[in-house]
Amino acid sequence: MTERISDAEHAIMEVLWKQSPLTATEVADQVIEHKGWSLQTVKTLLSRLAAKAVVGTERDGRRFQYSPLVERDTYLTGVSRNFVDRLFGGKVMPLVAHLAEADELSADDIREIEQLLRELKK
Amino acid sequence: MTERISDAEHAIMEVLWKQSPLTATEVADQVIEHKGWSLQTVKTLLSRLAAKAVVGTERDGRRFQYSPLVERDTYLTGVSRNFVDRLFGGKVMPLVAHLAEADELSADDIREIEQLLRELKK
DNA sequence: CCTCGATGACTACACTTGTAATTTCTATGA
DNA sequence: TCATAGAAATTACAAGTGTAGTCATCGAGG
Repeated sequence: MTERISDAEHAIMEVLWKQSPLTATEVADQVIEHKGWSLQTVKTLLSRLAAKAVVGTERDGRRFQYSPLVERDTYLTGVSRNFVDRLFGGKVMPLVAHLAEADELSADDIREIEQLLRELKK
Repeated sequence: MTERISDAEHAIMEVLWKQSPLTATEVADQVIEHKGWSLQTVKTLLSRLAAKAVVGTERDGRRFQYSPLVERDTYLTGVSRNFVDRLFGGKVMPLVAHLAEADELSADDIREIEQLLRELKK
């Protein structure tokens, strides 16, 4: 049962997964331009993540260094499975079929996926 | 911009997508066993969906007949794209790769997807 | 024709989320 | 040593969600 991470929190996590540990200000620098959030908002999100033990804090003088405690892969696996379960009865095929039919898959995408599947079978 | 449908609301929609129109009680019959909700909860969810114009209502004596106004396919396309965009940078391959690596894909799944992709290229 | 039970409408209420403002603490430089 | 700037902690607050309880109404059966 990985702790639930909201959309806004997820944006913070992406920054920390790319690089860590970081201070709140450093995280804010990375994220504010995309998101248009204030520093306070970033700090709130970091606190909430820390409260859920999804990021860890280490005191460093008068500030904190934040680091992810959950790996990106673990998180992605969880949400992906949840997504596929809820919307496609747990089967990946209908998802791929759906994306394909909705023209969300380019010819390149298809080639890439085929290549990947060939690799998997070995 | 399809209206946002929450998780609980989605469960209601699945029932209506399978069969419609249905009365609130009929929907509840289909969903209560899985979900353990009360009839009132189902009615609330139906009202909220109706308020968002995601389901339509037609008076039938002293009750309503509810029907989806949004197609399942349209909905799935929206949430799928959103999901893939947010978590996998809009690329489906990493999602498939991820599920595969996390052992969420069986050999059968892989064969099925390959078959599907072959079809698509024709 | 009147009552009762089913049904929709309205209300409730705590928790989460997005988005901060305000208050309190603390280390550091004058 | 003491003020102060920059952090953290606390508080805010509206919208959305999960999960109902309660109220009002209307139609069918006695």
